[in-house]
Amino acid sequence: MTTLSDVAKEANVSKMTVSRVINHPEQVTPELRVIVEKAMEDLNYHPNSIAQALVNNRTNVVKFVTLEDIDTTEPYYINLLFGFARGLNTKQYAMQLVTDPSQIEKGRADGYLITGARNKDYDMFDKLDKPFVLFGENHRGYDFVDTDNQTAEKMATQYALDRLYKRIIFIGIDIKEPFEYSREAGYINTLQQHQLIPQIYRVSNHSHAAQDVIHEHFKGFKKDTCFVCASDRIAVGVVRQLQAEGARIPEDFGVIGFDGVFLDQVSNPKLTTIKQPIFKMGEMLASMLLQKIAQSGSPQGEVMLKPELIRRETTR
Amino acid sequence: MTTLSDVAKEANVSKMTVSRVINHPEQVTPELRVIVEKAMEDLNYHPNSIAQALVNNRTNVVKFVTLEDIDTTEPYYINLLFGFARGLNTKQYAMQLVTDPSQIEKGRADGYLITGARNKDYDMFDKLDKPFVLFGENHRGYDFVDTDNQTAEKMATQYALDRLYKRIIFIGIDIKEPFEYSREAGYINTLQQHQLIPQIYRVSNHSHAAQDVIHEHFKGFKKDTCFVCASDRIAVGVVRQLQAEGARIPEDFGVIGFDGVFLDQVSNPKLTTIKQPIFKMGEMLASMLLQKIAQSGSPQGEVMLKPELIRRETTR
DNA sequence: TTGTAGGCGTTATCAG
DNA sequence: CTGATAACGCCTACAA
Repeated sequence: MTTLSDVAKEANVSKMTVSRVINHPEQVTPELRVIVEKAMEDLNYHPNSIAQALVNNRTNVVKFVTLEDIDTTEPYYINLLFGFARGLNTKQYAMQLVTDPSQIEKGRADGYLITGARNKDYDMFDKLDKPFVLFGENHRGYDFVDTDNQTAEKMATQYALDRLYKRIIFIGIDIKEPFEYSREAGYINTLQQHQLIPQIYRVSNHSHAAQDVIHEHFKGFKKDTCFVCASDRIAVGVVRQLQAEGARIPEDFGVIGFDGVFLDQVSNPKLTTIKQPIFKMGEMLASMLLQKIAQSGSPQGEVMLKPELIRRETTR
Repeated sequence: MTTLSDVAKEANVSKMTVSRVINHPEQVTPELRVIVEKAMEDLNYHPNSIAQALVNNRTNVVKFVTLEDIDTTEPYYINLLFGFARGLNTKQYAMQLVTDPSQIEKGRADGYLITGARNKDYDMFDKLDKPFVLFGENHRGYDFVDTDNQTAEKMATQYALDRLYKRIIFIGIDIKEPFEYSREAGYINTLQQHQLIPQIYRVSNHSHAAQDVIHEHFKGFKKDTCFVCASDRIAVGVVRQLQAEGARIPEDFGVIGFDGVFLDQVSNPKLTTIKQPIFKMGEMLASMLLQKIAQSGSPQGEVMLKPELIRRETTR
């Protein structure tokens, strides 16, 4: 591996000049800069991030903390992870995956990405001594990235109306968290604009729970109803039970999911769904976190990315 | 952060003695060792892995390389990743995720875990200058961890016979890779033991491809047939088309999947499947790779983990 | 068995 | 604007 010294020799300057060309190029005369850059090029020099980390008291490692149980969660974490990784790679950062909250501050890291945070988890955050960002909206002032949940369900609801479904029913997740409130708000607002009355069922985020609800209330559902669901899991359950009841999809009943990762592709018929730009969210989170680290913890704000409605086979 | 020096002062010894207590405890007298250990304890000392990395010319980072397209792959990678991460955490290692093969040697790492390798990829491996291990069986002498694919399909086939299905048909993946050959071999061997004639269809690893094959040949399938499938995706397609043809599962037709991650849980009826210990494989891969790094590249051999047959609703 | 000196590759600081 | 020096925290080699 070529080092700073090698480049310095090659360019006939001191190590410091080379270092400056890398970190503070404006402090070096253009002529010298060109020479040094050529030397770096010729020797294929890349700074040793470990040595940099040592002097800067950095680790070049961040932790990816998952507070949710990954087994029961949608497989979209893989996309978030790879997006996050892509973002980290630009700065030669690496990550450690942590599922046990007590392990967060164990070992060394420059910062944390925290996913799956619920209300009960927030107390812990203020005690963290390193910068962190959240995946998932919150209203406590913590930096985060999320889908624009409200707009997403507005899109879904409006689309259902455009397709001339007369009644729109929301099947939500029975959890008191901001993302769920936002999704419901998007649905409610859109209905109100059209002077329609919201009708909401809330179930645990499993397909069979959704099946149960459809089974129980099926007689009350009239034709031309569209179910706007807060997750693909729920949507899959709704579709399945509607089929079991002999209902025709999408002619008489529509179903719209939420997530757009994997499940929508293997279901039959294929789900119309709200697709979140998860990979991109991962990338955003990485750049946000790295920036926050570089700026010694300064706030990065909130980022809400626009989702996309994927039209497939469960809406007419 | 407390350093080696702090501990040394506290214990009234030199830094080296402390260092030795950590790395070569046998070279230190028991009495001193106790004193130093107490000092480390009192000061809550943890070695700075970055400084260690610098002197040892290590990075404490390994790369997780995915040569497969993660979008089209089973969501089991998430479990592999978390298992791998668990294994790395024991040694304070971090990882970088890489999907672009040309990026493998970019930046720094002490070694690589390579997944999704196909025949065409092997040429590249010999050029790698860092230790690596593979996820997925191969017969070229590279260290790997995988499910025992052959035993797995033996179990599946034998189980189908035990459940008194008279004909067992294998629906494989149309790919010329060791894992597929091993799965087929497990099936074929078991049939031959019972003097039955193997019948194999091969399709691309998508549910609709499996659907097509079932649709096309359905008339040729008699009652009491069990389909042993090389993946859950295929199994899901088989189930779906059998249902579409009006066949009764599991009474007249059985279906057994392979993978046991996620898909089997959301399908309806729930899949009987071969569950791979993926998390554990991830952990194994990590310890194997770390050991290989520690032993400067010495071979670690092949590890085939026993899978488990999960009996659910698609077999009688 | 224990300690001293030096160096890993980089950067901040201060002098020129 | 550029360079010499020291320091980050640890470990190897050698000396006592």
